[in-house]
Amino acid sequence: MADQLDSTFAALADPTRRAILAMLLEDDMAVTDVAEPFEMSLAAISKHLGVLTAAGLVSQEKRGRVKWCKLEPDALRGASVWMQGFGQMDAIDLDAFEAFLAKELD
Amino acid sequence: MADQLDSTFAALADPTRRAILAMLLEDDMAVTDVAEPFEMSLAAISKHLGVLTAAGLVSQEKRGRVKWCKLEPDALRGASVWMQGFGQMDAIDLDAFEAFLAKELD
DNA sequence: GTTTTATTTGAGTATTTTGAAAAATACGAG
DNA sequence: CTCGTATTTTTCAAAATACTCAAATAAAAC
Repeated sequence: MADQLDSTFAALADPTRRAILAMLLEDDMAVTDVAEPFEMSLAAISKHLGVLTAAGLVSQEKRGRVKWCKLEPDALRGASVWMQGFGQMDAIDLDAFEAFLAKELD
Repeated sequence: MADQLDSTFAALADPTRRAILAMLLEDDMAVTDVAEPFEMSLAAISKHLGVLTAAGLVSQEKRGRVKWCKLEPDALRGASVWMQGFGQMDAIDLDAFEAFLAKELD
């Protein structure tokens, strides 16, 4: 659980990766096409996609020699909910939220 | 803006720092009291608080020789709005939040 | 088969982050 | 002023990150 939030937030903490997610919002894309607008090498983008995939934010499916990358927006839900809890503390069950946060540490 | 999101997400990508935020949800606290429940050294916690403060998630006010740490939940707004671009979350979705808590607590 | 296209992997390097430990600073109390 | 408490800073080492380039793999195309 802690790992899930760790890897999600860490994946989002990089502008290249956020830009990739924004691109994938439009459409599924091949790795080469994802890399095209960036200055960076293809290998570097491939690694960024690996980080996003490890966090569950992107899934990759190989068809032929092309690997298609697909946004998995549901993976943002845990992190988004975690954050929104802070903005809404007066409106929710504080004890349950803190129990959750405490448990997350183990 | 990119910098702001970078530092916010990076700050959240650490379970110790998320636990600190959760503690500050209860009340403002002195650095020493923040550090108390952790195994880590006080200096390490002071640095974590520095990361959170640099990201704007916490503010620190020195009164006498004690520095009080205060949660700044509004600082999460930028990141929260960014996530909303992905459509996985309504602006306010307490039902999802509670469902998430229920699911993660068992 | 050989070549081309798509993508990953590994080696090497530079930078950043994390934490401990000890020294330094800041300030109230006696 | 001196002492003890609160907190930060510095120094140092280990681990993680983010690249590049070159080599390796995989599968289509010729």
